[in-house]
Amino acid sequence: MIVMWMSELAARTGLPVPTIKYYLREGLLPPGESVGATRAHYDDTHVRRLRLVRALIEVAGLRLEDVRRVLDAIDDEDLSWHEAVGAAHTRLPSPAGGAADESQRQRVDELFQRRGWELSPVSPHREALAAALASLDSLGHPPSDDHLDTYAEAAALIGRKDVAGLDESDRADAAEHAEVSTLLLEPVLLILRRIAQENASRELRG
Amino acid sequence: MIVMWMSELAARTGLPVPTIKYYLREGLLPPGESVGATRAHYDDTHVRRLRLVRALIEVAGLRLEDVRRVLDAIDDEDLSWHEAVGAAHTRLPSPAGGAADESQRQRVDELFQRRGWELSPVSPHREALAAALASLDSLGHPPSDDHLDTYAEAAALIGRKDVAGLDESDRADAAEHAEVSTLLLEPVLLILRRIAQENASRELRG
DNA sequence: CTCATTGGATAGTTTCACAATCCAATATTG
DNA sequence: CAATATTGGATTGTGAAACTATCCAATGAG
Repeated sequence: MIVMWMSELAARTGLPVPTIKYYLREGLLPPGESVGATRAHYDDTHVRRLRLVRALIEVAGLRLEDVRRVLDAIDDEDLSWHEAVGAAHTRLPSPAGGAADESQRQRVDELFQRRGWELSPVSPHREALAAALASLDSLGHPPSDDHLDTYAEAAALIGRKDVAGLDESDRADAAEHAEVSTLLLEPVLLILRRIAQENASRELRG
Repeated sequence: MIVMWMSELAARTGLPVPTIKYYLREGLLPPGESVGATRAHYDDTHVRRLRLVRALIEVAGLRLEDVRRVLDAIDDEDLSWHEAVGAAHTRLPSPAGGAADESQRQRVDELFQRRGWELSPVSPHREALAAALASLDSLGHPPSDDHLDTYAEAAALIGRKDVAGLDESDRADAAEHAEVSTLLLEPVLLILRRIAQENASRELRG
């Protein structure tokens, strides 16, 4: 096991020492092993953790508070991996602003019925989806049922593959893998969609 | 055409007057028609524009600077709708931090070759995708080719449908529709993916 | 013994997105 | 017509988020 001072931890991760101190204060990085009053040992688990924090911030676009929630879920031995994944989704359409009305919620429920998906009546996803649809609607660009079904079909394709890629061998590893895949593949999916749009457009026209 | 003072504009959109003034200053809302030195008329185009701004902020999660870019693209008569859509994607994996190496770029190129997709060697998407893959890799959770192909397949499904839903009749309307759909359906897709994961997980296990 | 370094604490900075005040020019009301 | 209220524009203030810089006492190396 490689041990190091904070300065080497900074060198290895490319982060400034004050930033690492800040993450320690915010509970994003567990404290090193104290050696006397003014020294502490850090090891490669700290290097890994810092890389994970930066990826969640830079790639997945999480705020520090959400990063902490994700890390807590990974570290919580009492959560199964699929419970842990839920911890990530605290953002997405905020409940503020264009609250959905009953007709949007009904539209969401119908979509799920067509796919045979279960969704608790109190799920935050239900409200978030309805809110997004309400926005589209109020701007005069409501998606058709057909359009939504295509999105759900694509999501089903992806969701199955995501879940199939997980194994339950080591709970801690599996939880981290699940979180990392769920969050860091989000931008990948969005970029691919963008490129697919461009290619479909090129195909259809010039 | 309904005309109104700023206070009524505020009442209709639910936004505080100081916020509307701020958006005027930032160029997110075109100035009203000046009537004397201390009065100006606003109309329903201003109401629409404000609703659009709020949706881009709250639902799509854009920052004000990105909102301005999107609005400029919608308003620029010289851009075709599919050129306009490109303006939106200024965020996603930032170029900072874990820069991709050549092997990640090659992986992206191979993925595209398998799908028969074209991608300019200097496209920002190429670099952004490679950076996201580099992150996954450095954390020890690289997605398999199979996994990536599934994502690309799902993206193709969606991209085709997105493009098919556009018509070229009115350029201004088409550009707005394209931007709104591209950006506001992003959270919809991510939420559906999350729900699909949950359902796939339930199906596979208990 | 001297002195640079370390970890911890505290305070300062920057950016973003507003929100509050102030003011002079009008409308409106009595 | 005078008193009051409202408006648009400019300037300044605020609060959160994510760092960044300074200070300091305790060390450990030379």
